[in-house]
Amino acid sequence: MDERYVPEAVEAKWQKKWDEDGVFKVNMDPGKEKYYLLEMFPYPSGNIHMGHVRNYSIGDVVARYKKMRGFNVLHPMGWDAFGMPAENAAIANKSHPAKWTYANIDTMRQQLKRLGFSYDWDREIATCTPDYYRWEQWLFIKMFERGMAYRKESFVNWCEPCQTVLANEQVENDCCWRCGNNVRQKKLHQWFFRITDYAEDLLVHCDQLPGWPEKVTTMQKNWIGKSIGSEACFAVENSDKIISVFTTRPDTIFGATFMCLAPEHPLVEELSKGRLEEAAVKAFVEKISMQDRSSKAIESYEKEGVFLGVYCINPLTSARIPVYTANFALMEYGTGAVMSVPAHDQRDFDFAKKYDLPVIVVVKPMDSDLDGATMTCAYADSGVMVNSGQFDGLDNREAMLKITDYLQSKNLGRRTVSFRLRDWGISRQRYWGAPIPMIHCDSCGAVPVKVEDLPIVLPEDADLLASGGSPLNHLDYFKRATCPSCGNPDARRDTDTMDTFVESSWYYARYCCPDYDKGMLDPEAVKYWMPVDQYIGGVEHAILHLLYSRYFTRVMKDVGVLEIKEPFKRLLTQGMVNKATIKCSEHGFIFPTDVVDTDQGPTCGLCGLPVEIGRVIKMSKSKKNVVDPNELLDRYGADTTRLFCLFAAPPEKGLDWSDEGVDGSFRFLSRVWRLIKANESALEASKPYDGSIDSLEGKTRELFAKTHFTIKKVTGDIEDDFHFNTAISAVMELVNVMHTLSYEDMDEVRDRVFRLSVESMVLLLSPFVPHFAEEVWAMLGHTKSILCEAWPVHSEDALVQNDMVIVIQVNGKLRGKFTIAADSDDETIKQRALEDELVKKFIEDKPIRKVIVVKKKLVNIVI
RNA sequence: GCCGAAGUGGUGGAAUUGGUAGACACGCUAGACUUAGGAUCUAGUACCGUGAGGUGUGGAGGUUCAAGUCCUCUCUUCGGUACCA
Repeated sequence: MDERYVPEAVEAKWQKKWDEDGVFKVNMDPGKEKYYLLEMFPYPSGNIHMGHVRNYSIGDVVARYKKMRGFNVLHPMGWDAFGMPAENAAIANKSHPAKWTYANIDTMRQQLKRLGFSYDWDREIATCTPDYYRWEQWLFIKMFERGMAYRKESFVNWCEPCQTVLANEQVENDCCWRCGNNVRQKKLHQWFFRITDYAEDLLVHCDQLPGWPEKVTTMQKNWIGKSIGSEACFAVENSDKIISVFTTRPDTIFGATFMCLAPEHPLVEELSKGRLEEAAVKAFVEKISMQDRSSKAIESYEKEGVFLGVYCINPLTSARIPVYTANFALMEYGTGAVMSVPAHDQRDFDFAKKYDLPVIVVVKPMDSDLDGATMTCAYADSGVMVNSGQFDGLDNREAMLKITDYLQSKNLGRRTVSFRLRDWGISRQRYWGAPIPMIHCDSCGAVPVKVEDLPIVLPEDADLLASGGSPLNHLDYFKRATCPSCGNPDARRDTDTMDTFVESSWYYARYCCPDYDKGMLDPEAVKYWMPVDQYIGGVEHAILHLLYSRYFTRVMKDVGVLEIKEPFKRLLTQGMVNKATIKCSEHGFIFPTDVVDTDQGPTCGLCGLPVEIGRVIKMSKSKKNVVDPNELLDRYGADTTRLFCLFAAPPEKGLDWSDEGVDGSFRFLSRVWRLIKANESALEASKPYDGSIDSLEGKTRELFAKTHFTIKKVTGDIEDDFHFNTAISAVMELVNVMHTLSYEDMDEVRDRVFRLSVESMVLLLSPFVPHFAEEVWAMLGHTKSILCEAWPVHSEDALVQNDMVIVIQVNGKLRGKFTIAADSDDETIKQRALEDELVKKFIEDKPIRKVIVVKKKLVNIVI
């Protein structure tokens, strides 16, 4: 056998063996405790990138570790296969999205297999197969029947020249990314899921997910955004119309000096009609409809609006206040109307200054006065009520309740709750998605397809470039349908497809029973396997995907196919893998390796132009900065690649990718390899030491203690917070100790302790570098796969220390240290510290004010 | 804008959660050795200073015997922002 470590042969050999022995296949086993480990499935974009390698390496460590701990581990993999990039690629390559997608899946599956992950490939799912999405269509019908899915009008980004709907990502500075023309908002009938019905439940349970990172539940809570407040009615002057507003500050209604309606608010057109202002209002609404409608864009525009020409009446002061339409009022939040109180809201204040509207103070600080005319910013804190009639003098928080009660008694308002969360719009005017199983009939309205007619299979021959919205809309044979309710032969099939987030909202449950054909989920299988014990994926999914999945689990429970309502018991959010790039005016983002240092500073290696300092950006296909792991795999093999990914940083941290240091991981494995090769005969001849630490001394004792310490450290790092980087460095330290020992003459006891250390070390390493570990395990004479071995257990006795090192500080600064028996009392330690020569030098003749002794750590002398 | 994070040597990171800042690696420097390899081994490596010593965890304050860790303010970067997945 080769004396050097050559990964290629080793890895191929073990992958083949695992495959032949079917070691990763799992079945329900009621006698065994289950562990469901899931990593977020990838979108088949073409190639695995380092983000995937990192994510799946993390998961594989946990899966293999849990298996060694005796759990029945479910560890599946699949493909989030519907989506926009497939359509874009198909258009660019004049190909078909399915062809592109399946080819990518094949490539990526090969790459994952090459990395040696412990997946049960028999459970592989691709969401674009009718066997998968038929159950999604089935669920849609159940949801429709229960009123959980409904249709309403809402807006999409529309590019007139391209005659197509654009995703937010495809809109750049209000313009189409292809043709550059201005995008406008177009109103369409679309399907929505009533996620807001579950807002309260989703919110409450955020506090009952102890296995989730707090930052994620915090983000979800803020996203759901529950506000307790009041609804108040403002009558429109000379009209029977009422403008209803939601406010969290009913205490400030006396200070409301104008009203703002969202540009889409139905009253905007109605109230301005036939007035002098009509044209200006129309122009404003038109202008807004040409802007990006994403909330990030809306919030970044400068606040502006126009007067509608009408006034409404403040229900408390009876004052006439002007009605505006403004770009910061959102139709989706509250009632789409904002009562503006410039004295106590900064946004309203800015708007009032811009349009010269009055500022009336109604809440003032305890100890000072405010003047609306001279204020420079809004006062949003609590205080005492003023200018508020009978409520003057009250604490404003008390006034909130009293004013709401007063409005309610006059029938002008009520207490209410508002959520920031909006219903989930799932209609997409795209081809590559699951068809919505609905039929539109002139006499019956929207009617679901009969369940026995499912799946509604996505036709293969749609024209992706056909103008006018959904590609399926142009397929006459697909579109034509008979009404399932009345038999009308002229009904029309819904030609939109579902948001791809729908597929990823329930795939985790389907892995329990991927081939089940009697229903969406096999009740027995989901009862055994669900919930997912550990879910692992990128932080970028902290809100949407994870919230939708929590929602869908509740829906599946209410529909009766699941018994639980939280899908993921523990969650690990992995930091993103980014790539530092450098911007060249000619070549866009380039890699640092393409930069050449010259006397004039850094220049682009491709064109010689000077380049901007590097910036870290998210890896994405569109930015062409994806790091391809193939090169690493060719050069170092799977184990080194995996080891380095895990060693480079703790999983939750973002990682700015750099290959620097991969050599170190390879060298470490080679070092372990050599260690075993160099001591082959000693290892062969001995059994692992099974005695206690008491009969050991010197270096042997040290190694024994270090081994047990390492077992404890690695186990803790995996169990507690997945800090694999420190787990690996602990094993490296152990190997360093073994190396110094292995150069010495060995006796029988040493050989046995050495063998114990080597075996423990290989077992600890096996989840990280499984091929390497299998090979070494076999070299040590074992015939069973290392996966079937038990995880090592440390002994506390081995960790007891006789001595301890105490640090001496003078005024908090390190001045010396000494070693003393571990059972010394505080007084002994203190005296020993004060006698220290170095310390005496620092104390000189200054009086000692205080001496602090910290158990087993340090003495601080304050002078 | 809003919500959530993160800032520690030349680099990735560590620090028993308020108690020795820089573990483990990468890189670099010097040396040794050899069957010249993807070598390996030994020593050194935060900064300033010849030295005693001093300074150091994005920045500015504060609490404490003691702060990378706690508090206040601030800067920068990253993620999400509902049709990218």
